[in-house]
Amino acid sequence: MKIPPLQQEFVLHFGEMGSRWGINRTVGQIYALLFLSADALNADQITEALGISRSNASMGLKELQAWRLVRLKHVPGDRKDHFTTPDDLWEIVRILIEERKKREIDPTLTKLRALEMQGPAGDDYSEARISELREMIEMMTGFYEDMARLETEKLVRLMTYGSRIAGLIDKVGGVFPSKNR
Amino acid sequence: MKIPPLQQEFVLHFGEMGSRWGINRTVGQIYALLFLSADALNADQITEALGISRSNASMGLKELQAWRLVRLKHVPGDRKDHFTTPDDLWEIVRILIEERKKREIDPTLTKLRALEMQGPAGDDYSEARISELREMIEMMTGFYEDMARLETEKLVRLMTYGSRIAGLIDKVGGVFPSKNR
DNA sequence: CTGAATTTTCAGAAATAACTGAAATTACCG
DNA sequence: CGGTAATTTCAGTTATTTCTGAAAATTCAG
Repeated sequence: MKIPPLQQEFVLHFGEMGSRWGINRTVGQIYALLFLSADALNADQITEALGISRSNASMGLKELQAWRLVRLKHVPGDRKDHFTTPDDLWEIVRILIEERKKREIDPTLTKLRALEMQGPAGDDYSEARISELREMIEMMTGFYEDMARLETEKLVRLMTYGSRIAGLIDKVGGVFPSKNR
Repeated sequence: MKIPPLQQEFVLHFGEMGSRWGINRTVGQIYALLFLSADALNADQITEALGISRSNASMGLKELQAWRLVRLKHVPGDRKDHFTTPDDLWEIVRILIEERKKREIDPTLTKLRALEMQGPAGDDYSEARISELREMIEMMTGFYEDMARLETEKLVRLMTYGSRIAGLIDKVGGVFPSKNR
């Protein structure tokens, strides 16, 4: 499969960015290819389009499935596995954030809590910083979860409403009006 | 310098997480050490605390400075350079987001725009996906920028207010009331 | 069941990234 | 300035990650 210039360039870009995003080049390329593809592709098509080995494609697809960014789709009358990305971009973003949270944030949150449990350890400054960091992470992840709970339509409204939200908050609320969760 | 168990564990955790966060172990450890340290440390102290070479410390510090996560601080009467992290956690978060945006998002946004400029390229689906992706990224970065503009106190209020914001928006707004920016 | 098609696994090779010590450069005290 | 302390650079080494081809395992049509 020879892929057209537009896709080609997009795929190469995702490959290059891969290392910054914490995935490898191949994984980035596979994702990009599937992202732009209207219909599901099988592993051989991917292999050919990207010029990689079959086994590399297999491993990359496995990783993308572990990230829930790519899904298996069965094409009637074809014995091969076919792969796609979700159509809905919002869903993709949600998955991305959740998975990154799971891998990049949750372990640290757990560790911070454990360190706090260990009780006084002589150094007040360190302890205070650890607590402060944990609180910050909890606040931010809590906010994300609240936002993620909204329907897409409302979320869009809210995001495009931008900084004016602050004015809104001013009108309505005292300080920390929601500490009861 | 022998560092106490609490710090030790924190530092090792940041080292391990480093690879997931897109920095290397040493850089993660240096940052963690400075983050927990009430006063600025010089390169030799870091070298000794982490058991790394002087040159490695130098490179790590350089990278952290490039990220603006660590700053030089001159200690009167000491000729050595000393390093700290900002005290204000909110500032740290802002810097982190900005730098990640700069490295992980902006180049892609630029590329997507360039691809769109190249004009019709035969594949409607790909073009649509690229536009959609660009719009999504613009919306999310725009929202972040709006939030970042708020004073910390308001931001905290807003974040703890959580999903109730949605109700607020309902009362106030029509659809996309802010398309005029 | 059987066997061909397909996918996965994995040991070793290739590529990349991280780290070190020595040398070069820079900063600054007297 | 001269000289020493401090930092940075960089070539070579070590460690880690990625990729491949071959073999093993799985799937499924007949």
